[in-house]
Amino acid sequence: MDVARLAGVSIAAVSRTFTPGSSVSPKMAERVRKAARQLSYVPNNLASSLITQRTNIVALMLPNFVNQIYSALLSEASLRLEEIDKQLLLFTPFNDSDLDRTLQRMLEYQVDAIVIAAASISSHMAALCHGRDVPVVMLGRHMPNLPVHSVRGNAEDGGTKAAKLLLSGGGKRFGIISGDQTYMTMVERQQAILQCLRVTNDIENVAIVDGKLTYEGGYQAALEIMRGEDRPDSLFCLTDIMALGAMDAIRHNLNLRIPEDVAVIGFDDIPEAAHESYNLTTVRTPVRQMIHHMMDLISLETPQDPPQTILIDAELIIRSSTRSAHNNP
Amino acid sequence: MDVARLAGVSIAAVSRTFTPGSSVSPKMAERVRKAARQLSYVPNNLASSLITQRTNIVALMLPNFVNQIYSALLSEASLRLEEIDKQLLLFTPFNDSDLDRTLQRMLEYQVDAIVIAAASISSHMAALCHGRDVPVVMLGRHMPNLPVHSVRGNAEDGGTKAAKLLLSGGGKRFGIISGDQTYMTMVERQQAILQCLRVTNDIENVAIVDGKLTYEGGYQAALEIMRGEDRPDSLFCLTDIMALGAMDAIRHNLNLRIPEDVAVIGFDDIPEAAHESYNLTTVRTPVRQMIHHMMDLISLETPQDPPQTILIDAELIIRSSTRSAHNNP
DNA sequence: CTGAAAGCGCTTACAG
DNA sequence: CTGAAAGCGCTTACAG
Repeated sequence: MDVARLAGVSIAAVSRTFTPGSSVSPKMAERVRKAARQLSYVPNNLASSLITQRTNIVALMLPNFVNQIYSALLSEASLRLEEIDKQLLLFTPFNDSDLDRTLQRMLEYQVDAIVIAAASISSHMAALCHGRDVPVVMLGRHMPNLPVHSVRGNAEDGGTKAAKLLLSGGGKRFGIISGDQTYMTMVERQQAILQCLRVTNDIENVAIVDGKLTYEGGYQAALEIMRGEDRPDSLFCLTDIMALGAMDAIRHNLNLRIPEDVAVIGFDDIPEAAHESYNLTTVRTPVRQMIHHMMDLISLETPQDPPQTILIDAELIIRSSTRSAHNNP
Repeated sequence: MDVARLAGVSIAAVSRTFTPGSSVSPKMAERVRKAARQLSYVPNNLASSLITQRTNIVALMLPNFVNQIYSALLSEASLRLEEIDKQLLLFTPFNDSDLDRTLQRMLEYQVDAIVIAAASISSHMAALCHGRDVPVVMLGRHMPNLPVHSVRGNAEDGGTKAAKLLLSGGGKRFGIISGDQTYMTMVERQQAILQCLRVTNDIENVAIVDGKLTYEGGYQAALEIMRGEDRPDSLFCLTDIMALGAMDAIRHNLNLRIPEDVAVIGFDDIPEAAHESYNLTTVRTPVRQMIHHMMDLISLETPQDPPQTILIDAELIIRSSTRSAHNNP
């Protein structure tokens, strides 16, 4: 290598100079650094990774960016990883059939760990990753019996808390704007809500409409639900982004009041939920804590340990889109 | 390599099997594939990149995620790159002093190209990248005299169009909620607005308050501006996220009407701007087109070509937060 | 502390 | 079409 020649030392010496903790005399290190500066030398990570078996790259799979909650997860992960000089390699597969191919490509890049948000993993790929000692962390989804870690908010707890709140606010007629039922989180939130409603009241039918996990979808779903007969006085939106659409439809299109005419609760606590125009009561998705646990899991010294499942308690963020117990309509 | 041994062929043969376009007999390819399947073989990108000098990785530097516009840029870039089987390696430096170190790390990963959103690059690093044939494209910022490409919306044009709109809406007293003046985009937008106001009217003082580029900052800045004497009837917000905060402050804290009491215009056209609660008139940041050009620039066959500067015309998105010419207050 | 040498897992002329 | 060999830019025992 040119630097070694210019400095008149061995190749090993320049390698040691750029490897913290190696034994080099200050004199030699100085000589090497000077030569490196002259040649604008930049170490080649690929070559070193080939030997050390570490790339300091973590692969992250995200389904999309339309829901702010994914940006939040990405942002927090990126910040925390940057602190320990690791980088995020981003993958956004178009559809579920791409999943295996995407995972395969992650492995080709020799990433140190794989983080999967809101998607699944085949047992075949899970085994492959496990066999290669690449830890896999699922965010917001549990894959029982697979050798992958899992970190998520307790959707059941969240659904229950949401239902209890609307019930205590005097809710009698309920609607749910739901999302893609292939996401376990959606199913769990909905099940918990329904179960809680059934136990407490004897409710025969709850209007459930798919909100497509978007603002626009939430808007349309709210229109449909609220125009039906037996108009709900309480509306669950399985994600905040749909709740924002629903609130806008309720207020600006249907000219109803929130929470007087209808209480609205969401899930996630995206930044917009706190905007004064919405002031949405919601069940927070614990992004900070999830990423905190993710960080621990990907840096486990013993990757072959049994997979861990971490469940984080739901936190209710009460704002003004719901009624409190003592001011029922 | 194990696969070669199991298949009873040379190492070169398995390499060829996994390199599209190589000359391998179907028979041999089949034998190799079978062995690979048995061993769950995954090609090592690092090793091949070491030779081919291509990693298919593009580095992206983002300042933060609090402004949705960066998520939009990231999302669009990720999608477009995924289509051609390239990946995004993410870097979010904490502060400007990290910039050089961050760029250095990008080069260590041997990325094929570097994309920098809303940050700067030192002439030293620009020269280094150029010397190594790594194209650099700046998003939303122009670095004259440096060997880097630049793609941005025409901030001057945007500022002018915004000013003309508020002027034609009958604006007499103006306020500006500005942002970090180290971002050229902010400076350019503001200059264009001021210049246009000065030329058209003879306006002595325009209230200018820093909105910190956040919702909360915009909220506070609006309070300050609107409570001052000679309350503006027209408010420019240099980014949409600040405009949302300003609108909430104006409506819910000050109980004023938009646009009757005060017209509000933003910049960027983030998704929230279209929400019915806001319906914010804004100058769009042409994310799609910017990324489109970025894609062209990073895949130029001749990276040593003179740097290109692409300026995209501003597009006014007129919604209901501004007054039109024929219904002045 | 330092250097020569082997080797990480591939690709690519070069012969055949 | 196929294989042997050199080499990409590093790290890491192993001697000294």
